[in-house]
Amino acid sequence: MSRDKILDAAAGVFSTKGYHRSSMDDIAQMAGVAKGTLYYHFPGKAQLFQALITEGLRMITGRIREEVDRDLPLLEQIQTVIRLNIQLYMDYSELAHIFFNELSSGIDEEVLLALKEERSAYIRFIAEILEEAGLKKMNCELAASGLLSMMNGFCGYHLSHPGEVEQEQIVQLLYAAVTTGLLNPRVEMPESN
Amino acid sequence: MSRDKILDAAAGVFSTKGYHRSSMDDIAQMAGVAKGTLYYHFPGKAQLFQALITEGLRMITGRIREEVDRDLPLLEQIQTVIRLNIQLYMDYSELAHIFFNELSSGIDEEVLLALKEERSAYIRFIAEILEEAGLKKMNCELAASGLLSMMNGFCGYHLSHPGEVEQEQIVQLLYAAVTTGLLNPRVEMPESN
Amino acid sequence: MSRDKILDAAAGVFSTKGYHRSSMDDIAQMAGVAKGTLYYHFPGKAQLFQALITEGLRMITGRIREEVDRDLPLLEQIQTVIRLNIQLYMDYSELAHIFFNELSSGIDEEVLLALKEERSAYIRFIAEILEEAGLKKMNCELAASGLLSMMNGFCGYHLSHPGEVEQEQIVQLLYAAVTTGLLNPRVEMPESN
Amino acid sequence: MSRDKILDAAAGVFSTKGYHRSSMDDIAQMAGVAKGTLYYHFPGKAQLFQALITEGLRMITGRIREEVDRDLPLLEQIQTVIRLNIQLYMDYSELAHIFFNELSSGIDEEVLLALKEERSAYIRFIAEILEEAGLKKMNCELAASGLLSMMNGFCGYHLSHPGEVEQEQIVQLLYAAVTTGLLNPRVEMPESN
DNA sequence: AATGAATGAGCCTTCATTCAT
DNA sequence: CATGAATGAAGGCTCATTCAT
Repeated sequence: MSRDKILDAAAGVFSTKGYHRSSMDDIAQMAGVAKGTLYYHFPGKAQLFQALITEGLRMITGRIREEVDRDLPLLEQIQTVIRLNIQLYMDYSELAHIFFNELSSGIDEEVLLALKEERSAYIRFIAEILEEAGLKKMNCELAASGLLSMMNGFCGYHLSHPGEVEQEQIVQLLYAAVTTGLLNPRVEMPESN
Repeated sequence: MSRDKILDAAAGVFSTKGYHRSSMDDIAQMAGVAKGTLYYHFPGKAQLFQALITEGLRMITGRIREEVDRDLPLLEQIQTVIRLNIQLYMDYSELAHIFFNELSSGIDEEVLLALKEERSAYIRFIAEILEEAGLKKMNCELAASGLLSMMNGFCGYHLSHPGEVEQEQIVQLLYAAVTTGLLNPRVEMPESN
Repeated sequence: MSRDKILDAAAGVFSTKGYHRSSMDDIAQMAGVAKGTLYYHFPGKAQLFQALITEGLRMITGRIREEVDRDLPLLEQIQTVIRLNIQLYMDYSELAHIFFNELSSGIDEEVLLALKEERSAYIRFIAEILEEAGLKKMNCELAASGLLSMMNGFCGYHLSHPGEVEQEQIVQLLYAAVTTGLLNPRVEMPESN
Repeated sequence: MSRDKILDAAAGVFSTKGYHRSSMDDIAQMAGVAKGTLYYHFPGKAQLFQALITEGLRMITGRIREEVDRDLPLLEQIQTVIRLNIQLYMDYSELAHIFFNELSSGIDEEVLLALKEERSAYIRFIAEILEEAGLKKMNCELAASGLLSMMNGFCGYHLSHPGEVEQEQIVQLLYAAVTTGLLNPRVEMPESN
């Protein structure tokens, strides 16, 4: 009960202020619990953040897996993964931003490593899908890493230039980066669902 | 005199510890000056960081501009830009990491905006080159943004998986993302210099 | 049932960590009961500690009384008391250390007074034995207080310099302090049992 | 300037409340400086305490050494050391109490070790004087350790039973413990200065 | 131009204790 | 009898910044 309230509050606060600007006071207040309660449920700030990411990621990978398991044609599958990733990024944009960009400075070293491993696992997860989809001959993890970063860049641009591009454009451009090159995005896309 | 010592020290400290973990004490000590001296030359930590980035960026854009102005064929120009960017990223990897990823959390709001604008300017700078190179019909800034992010991702992967991929592979893969799609990196590349 | 488990656990935890470093969580966990249970049996941390000391002391004074009641010659009686005290100190050294040294800092004032009274009672108990043994003309409580402190010092030294002195040496030195002076420990001792 | 104000304040606060009950806030307020100032001059609470003890001890050993160097007859020298020790204990009784009794629980491990070493050094210092005074055949450190502990006990008793014994009595009793045994304190003392 | 002592708001964390069940 | 989730006061510490010199 409290635990969930705290995680919800933490999501909001971390999203709004970023990891460092967020204080345990903020989160406790937002959650409507005493500060001590945070420490009853989580060993510390870093671990609270970690729990948030881990549990969020579990949900996200679950949803992506679902789509992928529907056994679509390869290219379509890739496109689906891209579209879903972008959708989820937009839904949790601030948290996603932290997850992709801010895993570095002042976070507890141990937790930081775990979180980076989590990110690596996510990259491998995407890499596997790419692999199944036909990128046999290359370093799929490297490709996935680049792909997710590019998504991160696109979405960041999208968010900081509101109204300039549509989400669907981003999907297509990302798809183009995989299939035809950014220079040649004119190919017909597989039907979007 | 002092100012340069400080900037050098700041580069080292920020590179090693990231923005937040770096303290003004650290920098002053590393520079061999008193802490007050930092505030004589810079209004605050954020502005010191900003100066570091700004002056570094001026140097970097200068070097890229030089290459570009040699009037190479378009595709070759793109490849040159990519190769140069990656080279510079690797040379100043920690600072580059901060510049691309960490511009968010606890930095002074005003400076943060300026820094983001600086990043935007850099993106526009790359976008212009892409534009000259033939991407007439699309949102070149968006593309440049994605391209730089992907570079950031590749380089990050490269740095955290030492020995697994070579720098040149990254150049080619990035080039492929622009020209043929990550799925089809087998095309002959223009001669590398 | 629970109460005993708690006291046992408390003895272990307090012994190992000292009063302040020991937390109620530690004790509850070690005892295998919930934290609330501690407060069911004892009003608070201080009182739990007090119970531990009080009950331990009852046992100890009992054992000493037994020996003393065997009606030995006076000097022999003193020696017996010394030997027994040292033996008990060594058996419960950490608790003894707390009892003799640490009764001060952050313990609940009321309990602290009770505990100090308990210590005074113990000193009086020893003083009485000294008195029966012949120290008619002097302040026996003062002497007992010094004697126990010296024992505390010897035992502390013994424990922190393992292998350097034997327990029996301590007994003899303490006996000398009472009978002949530390400078002249060469007198024949009464037979040890 | 500030440093001295802090040390003075710390002496007062630690003396009154003991190590654990004393907070850095207390000390800062008492010293009339901001809390941060404490941390400018000392790395932390433990080290502030350590500085206090160390510098106090230096003064004390200096004063004792002075007396001892006056080359008195052996027994008189011992008595002088005893009298001086007791005088100093009384002058700084709370600090002395902490130094002799409370070096254990929640103090920073590293500092604790240093402080214990400091105490050991003081014991050795006293031991050397005993040695020069004729205790050739025995473990002088052990004896010194016991002697100081007994002094601690006497003084503690003296302080908690005001008016019951005079300071000079304590000196004589302690002297007796060294020379004739507690049981026989009736010997004529060397002239007190 | 440079210094460095002093500041103080802000932060994370600990832990004895309470209380509804 | 026993539980364990929740509390909140208290404490140690960090660090960017200021200012008199």
